[in-house]
Amino acid sequence: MALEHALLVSLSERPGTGIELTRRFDRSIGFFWRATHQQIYKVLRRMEDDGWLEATAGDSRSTERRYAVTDAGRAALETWIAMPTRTAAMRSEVAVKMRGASYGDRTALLDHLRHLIGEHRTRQAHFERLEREQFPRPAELAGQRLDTWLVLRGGIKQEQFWVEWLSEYVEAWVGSETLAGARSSTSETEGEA
Amino acid sequence: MALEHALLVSLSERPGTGIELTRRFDRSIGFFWRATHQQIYKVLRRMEDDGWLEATAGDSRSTERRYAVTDAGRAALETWIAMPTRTAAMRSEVAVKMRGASYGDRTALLDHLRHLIGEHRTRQAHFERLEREQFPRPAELAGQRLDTWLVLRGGIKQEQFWVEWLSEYVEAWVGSETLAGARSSTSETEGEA
DNA sequence: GCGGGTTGTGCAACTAGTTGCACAGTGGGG
DNA sequence: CCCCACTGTGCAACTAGTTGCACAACCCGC
Repeated sequence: MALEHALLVSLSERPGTGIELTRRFDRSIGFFWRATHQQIYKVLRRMEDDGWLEATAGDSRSTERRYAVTDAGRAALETWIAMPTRTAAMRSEVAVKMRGASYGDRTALLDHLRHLIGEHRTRQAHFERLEREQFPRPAELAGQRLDTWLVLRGGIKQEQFWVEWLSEYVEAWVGSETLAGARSSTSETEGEA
Repeated sequence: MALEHALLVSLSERPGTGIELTRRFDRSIGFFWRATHQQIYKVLRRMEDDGWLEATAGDSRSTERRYAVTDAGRAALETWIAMPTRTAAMRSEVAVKMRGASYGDRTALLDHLRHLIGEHRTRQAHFERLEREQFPRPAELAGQRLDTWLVLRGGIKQEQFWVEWLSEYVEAWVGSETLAGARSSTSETEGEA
């Protein structure tokens, strides 16, 4: 589980309250690790019990808690970063659907894929805007700032991957009005059988 | 959950036993949906109870069961394929580590990233070989064969994404002996502080 | 002061997946 | 025939994450 480590990274960058962390996970960190507030609060409590975090009173209300990383937490994060990482299993519903489109409504799927392409393009454009605004001079970056930029680059590349792949699929089935059109006609006949 | 749907797709392509499906999920389907045998057997049973699959005796032993999709299963798959798919949350431990490298052993992480790059390159080469062997003439593909090829294309692009991103990260920190070398020297100093 | 809406924190039921382990059927060798 | 190794099926404990809901503190308007 890396949520606790994602929290350690985020709190190492800047101490914060449960709700601030929730917002970070809805936004910037959420590109590479997403978490709900329920889970964040639960894991924060456990990390505090384990001695990785210390909590002080927050500012905005009596129940608010502000967390910071302890020396033990810092050590745990350091250890984890050096550990080998297993390659995560890929699981994509969209891919299952594309593979099984012959057994379903291909037209509906293609429409939906076009919609998803739009979403991925929007997200890519958003990341690219962030990149321009926050990292106008990447060649001058160093330290943790360089890391943050490079991870944002990953976000951009990931969205590009989705746009390319989904577009290739759609174009293969719809594509241009000439060659692909002939293919599309053939395949629809097969689908009916 | 899409395991049941991935199973419907796989069994629609070709009926099979639990162990055959397990092998398919270790190999070709595993690129876009991975599952353990324990999970597969559990879900197969449930799908049979729900009327989506029918089981007959297998060939290799008295306990072996061979599954095929029922009309109800076909209908369920068709419905699911036409449904909108929510964009899955991205969660990458490697990304968390890259973002938090300043708080850990960056040298160890960079070594590990180089290893991962090698793994992704190997997997990409494997997918590309499959592509050449099984789909020597992609322009002539149609129907379900075209889908299978296009999904394999996604596998190749996904590995390319990882190779590119991880390589960009490593090169930014190590890179060429000139410009990036100067940066690398600066950042190590920061890391010690 | 009161009521209503907002907000920070958190409980709990549930799901999907992981991991360790187990049983029994099968085949082959001694 | 017996024993051992392999193999197909499956149980169960556990984990991480999702979703619905809840409580209480806080603020603002009447």
